[in-house]
Amino acid sequence: MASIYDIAKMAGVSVATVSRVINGEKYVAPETREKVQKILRETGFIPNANAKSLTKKKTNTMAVVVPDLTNPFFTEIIRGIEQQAAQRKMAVIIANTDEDLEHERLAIRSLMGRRVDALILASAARAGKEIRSSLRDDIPLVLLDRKPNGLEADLVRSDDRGGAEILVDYLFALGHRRIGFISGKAGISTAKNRLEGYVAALRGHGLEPEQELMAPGDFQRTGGREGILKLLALAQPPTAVIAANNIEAIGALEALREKKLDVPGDLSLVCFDDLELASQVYPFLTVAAQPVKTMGAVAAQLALERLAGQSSQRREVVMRMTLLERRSCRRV
Amino acid sequence: MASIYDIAKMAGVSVATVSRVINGEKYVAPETREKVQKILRETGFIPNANAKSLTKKKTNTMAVVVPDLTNPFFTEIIRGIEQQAAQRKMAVIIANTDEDLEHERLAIRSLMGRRVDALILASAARAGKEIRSSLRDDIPLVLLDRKPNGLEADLVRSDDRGGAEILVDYLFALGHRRIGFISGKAGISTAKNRLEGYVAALRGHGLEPEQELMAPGDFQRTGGREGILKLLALAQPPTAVIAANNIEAIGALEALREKKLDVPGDLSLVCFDDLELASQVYPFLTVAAQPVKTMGAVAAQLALERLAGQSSQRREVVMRMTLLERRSCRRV
DNA sequence: TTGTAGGCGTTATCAT
DNA sequence: ATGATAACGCCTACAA
Repeated sequence: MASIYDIAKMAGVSVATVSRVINGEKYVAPETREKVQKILRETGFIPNANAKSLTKKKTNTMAVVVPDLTNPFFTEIIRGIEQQAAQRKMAVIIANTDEDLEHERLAIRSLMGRRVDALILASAARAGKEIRSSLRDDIPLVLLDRKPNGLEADLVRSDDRGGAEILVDYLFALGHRRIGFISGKAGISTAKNRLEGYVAALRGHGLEPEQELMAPGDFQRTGGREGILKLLALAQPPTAVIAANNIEAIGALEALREKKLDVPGDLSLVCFDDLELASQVYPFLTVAAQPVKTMGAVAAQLALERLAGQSSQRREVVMRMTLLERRSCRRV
Repeated sequence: MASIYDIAKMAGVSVATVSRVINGEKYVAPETREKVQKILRETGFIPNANAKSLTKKKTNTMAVVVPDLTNPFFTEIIRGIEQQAAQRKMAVIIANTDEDLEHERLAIRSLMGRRVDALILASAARAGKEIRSSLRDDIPLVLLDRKPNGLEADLVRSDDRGGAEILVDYLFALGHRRIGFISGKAGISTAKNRLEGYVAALRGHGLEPEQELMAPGDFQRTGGREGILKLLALAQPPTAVIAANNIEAIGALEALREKKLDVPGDLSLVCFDDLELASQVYPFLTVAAQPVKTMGAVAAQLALERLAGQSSQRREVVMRMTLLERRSCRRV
């Protein structure tokens, strides 16, 4: 509750001087500086950053909004962002939306109200218009992993189609011909691209994609569970399944275990995105992994560059996926 | 960059009226309200929350500081906090310190500067004095999981000694008599309590605790790796090992795998804290788990109650741990 | 019902 | 080198 006025009074100087001392500016006599710093220390004074941002018109803060904070894919990305930000002495503030559009709107509004300097967003929205009114267009926006339709901004993502191909190719090579796909959240770019990649890859191998082999999903556990059950219920179920992300794969595994079905014994299973910790405990799930930490770092850099006023046009950086072969598939 | 002044001008009213409309106050004529709201919508105006906090002297924000955002233990806790906060329309802002004291100081300072209304802290500090100067003592502080020495504040933690007993009892019942322990970060209360519980439990079974069976750790992967190696190098290595948290257990598993040692074949391994996702992929590690989501919710409630001015004295809520028996141990 | 003006805690511009 | 003082964007008496 103390302000620099209180400090000024105690030190017998003006607020301007206190401000100068706090910000380490020159043009303040050594003795004065000493005197003020002493009081600053004694009182444990912490300047009000909100007031400061009012006059400075910047907050030295960069915000990250992710749809699922329990997904290691996103937490690793965040670490990449934090490292970059720390180098520029910027604070990072993180918000979680639980893959819920309304949550996301609230979070973004809140952050915009706080006047963060930049926003890195992995959106739960399908279209830009769903969130545009919550956004301010005068600060750098970097889209992460997903591109809502019609929202033009810098974008850092992975080559989802390529990743799908990698997975299909792998399964095909193992002899699988009926390959199921549990899709991601409907309307999300990442989900669409992965599905398209899957379809294209099948065709590339002379296989005709079948509608019944593509189950809907939501990038969450429930989707994985329901998806796998749907596929299993088919008259002619697949011998291998691709889940559109790691969390869905976990949901699928749960359901399979409940049905006493073995992976890869009864069914081969792969997915997009690695599970950092889990794969250390038990290197089991074969996945198409993205360079997560790097993605975060790149996203942060794009944001910072725009902040610095460099760069003009929209940029899109696409990362390559890598197949991490483990033990969740078998040859048929 | 627009302010309520701009809106006021466009609407042909005063700033006071605009403010009233924005905050949904009564005493503004329906037509005026309409008129202003129209402009608000058209311009996509988002009020500056920092300016607002200046006069309101509150930010409707609650901060959470955790040492490891990649640890599901903390992310689950965060979800518990978020749910409570959302109910009271409070925003949650999350900061990660990577178990580093200096990071933590910076994070806390930054949050205090932002004048968050309350702070929930899982600290990397051993003693309160290491961070006290970064703290403001006029806002509610709730300690989570760990209690820095000499820092008096509300506390939500688990019964670490009890948890250690559960694990030792379990291993003892399986016939283990040489039980190793990889400790947590030195000086952290949680680490101390778990170690003490281990020692006490051993004694309870008539076993004399041996110094060489207790390896130092850091709650991180490295600690787990080095700890397990140290224990394995003993003239008479343990037949079972307890890791002070989940992440250390993962580090230990990595090292074991590199040495081609099998769990539980060559060694039994258990730890504190569950690995939510991993345990779904492969229910392998036997653990003493805490009711994470609840812990978060309780922490948030304590903070909110204090904010509401209720409650006076310091409170400490201790949660019970539960043994989740899986397949990482064998009978000897 | 609406408007005016002062204050919230900083920084920045001028003086001195 | 230091100090007054006017912003910054909002809220809140108080007046009208």
